[in-house]
Amino acid sequence: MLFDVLAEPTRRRILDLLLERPHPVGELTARLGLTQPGTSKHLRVLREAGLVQVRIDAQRRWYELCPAPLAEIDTWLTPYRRLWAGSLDRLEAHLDTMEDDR
Amino acid sequence: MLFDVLAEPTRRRILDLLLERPHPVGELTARLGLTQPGTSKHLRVLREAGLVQVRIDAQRRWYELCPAPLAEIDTWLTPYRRLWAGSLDRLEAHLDTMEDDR
DNA sequence: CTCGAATATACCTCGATAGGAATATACCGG
DNA sequence: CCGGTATATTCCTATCGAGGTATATTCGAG
Repeated sequence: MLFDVLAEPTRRRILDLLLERPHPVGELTARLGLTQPGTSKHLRVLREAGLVQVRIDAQRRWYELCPAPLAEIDTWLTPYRRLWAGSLDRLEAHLDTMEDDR
Repeated sequence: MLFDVLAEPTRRRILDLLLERPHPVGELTARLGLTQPGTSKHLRVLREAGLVQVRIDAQRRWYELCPAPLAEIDTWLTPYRRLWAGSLDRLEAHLDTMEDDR
């Protein structure tokens, strides 16, 4: 389940790094302070969840973000969103941000 | 971390049940098909995460939803939301729903 | 074809946690 | 005060997953 994938702090850090730009495994390993196999294993989980995609370039693997599955989380939040205080304001702020981007 | 709390399927089911209306522990136990201690344990985790609140009525404990902490998830999603395909439409659909409620 | 670089996989260990059974606690009715 | 009901806590066990080390794989350079 997607929530399990995101429950891991290191994996969220990886997503955050990929938010910036695609990274090869070595760079992720360095920035995370993990061992290389550790990084690869998290990347595998993220890949299987459809949250990242690989672009092969010789021996280098460029990992890039695939945010689409996160929509599932957003959907799950929907019935709760209308309940929490100030939700309307926050949601409108979101939409305003998006409108600006057009 | 909040994601860990939500990673547990049973806990998400509890939240779903509480979305409907507050429940005493016994009812939750019955509807979940768990043992009573099992239910109590999950409720404790949810309580410590601030996701539920208890209203004591004699020996009965009515658990009710506190959706506020879920805003944290929503905040985390924000930078990703603008990336996934169709996000604008979905977000607008959300907002339309909310507008209808006013 | 060989060497080295970049990444993936296999295997092991350890800590966290869900689940159950037994027990403790709190509170009402009588 | 006593018995029973509703819930919480404790203890135990089995499972899962993160992290590490060692090893396999793949590919380019020369």
